[in-house]
Amino acid sequence: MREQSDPLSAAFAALADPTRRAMLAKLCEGEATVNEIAAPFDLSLPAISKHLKVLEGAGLVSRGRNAQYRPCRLEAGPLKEVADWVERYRRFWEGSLDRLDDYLKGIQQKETPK
Amino acid sequence: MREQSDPLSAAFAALADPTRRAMLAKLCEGEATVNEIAAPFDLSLPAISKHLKVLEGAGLVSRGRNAQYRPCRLEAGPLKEVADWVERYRRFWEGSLDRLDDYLKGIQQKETPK
DNA sequence: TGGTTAATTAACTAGTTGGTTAAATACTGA
DNA sequence: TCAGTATTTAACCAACTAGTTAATTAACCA
Repeated sequence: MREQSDPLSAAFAALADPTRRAMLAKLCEGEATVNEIAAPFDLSLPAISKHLKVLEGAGLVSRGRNAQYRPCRLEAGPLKEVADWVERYRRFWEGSLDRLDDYLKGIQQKETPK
Repeated sequence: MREQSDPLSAAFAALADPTRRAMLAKLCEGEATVNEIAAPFDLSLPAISKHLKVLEGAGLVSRGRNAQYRPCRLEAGPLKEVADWVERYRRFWEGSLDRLDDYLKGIQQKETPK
């Protein structure tokens, strides 16, 4: 049996699908019903429903109840966890930029000696 | 056949596993061989090898060749893409802008029923 | 050369994912 | 109460994932 996944893993897994990322982007505009969310996609409604369930399971979406509608809203908490996690690696992608900067500075100094 | 995944999806998918995230954390210290990477885990070497292949496929790890060793190195490029993607959502976990948006949208729905 | 170490590939398995269609549920509104 | 709309559940399927053990490849060293 598989180990149940921690919140951060669930968030990353939920974000690993472009359909789900597009759904989150749509929810940036505000609450939306399942049909509104489904509209841009060439997918059956049950497929959309499953994607929403994944997002909900990762805590990225919450849902209300309004008549027969189940309005979805963005919940950004897990995104903060993702941002915090990835932030610890910033120096590794900025480091190379720094080295590039140094390199360019060196070139510049050589080419425009004072 | 399934559509081949875009780079951002590949990065998120690779990060959606705590074993692989721990491997990246280890590689922060510098290059490491497969055996060194495998040491902390209660997993067979082929399992580790597969995880590394996933990380490599996502561009998060690159590998060299040194005698019979295949040293692995952290490549943070895709992490920058992840950081850039998630950054667009910062306002949703930092401020109350999202709640204001929803409030306004709710008002609007009530005032303009279908 | 042959033995040892490092790592990957092969073959297999169980469980998960992402999609489908058809049926069911839940609520609205006449 | 009944038709319509919104959404989920059920049942199914193919592909993928994450693990295993056993075999293989590649390089070192004595």
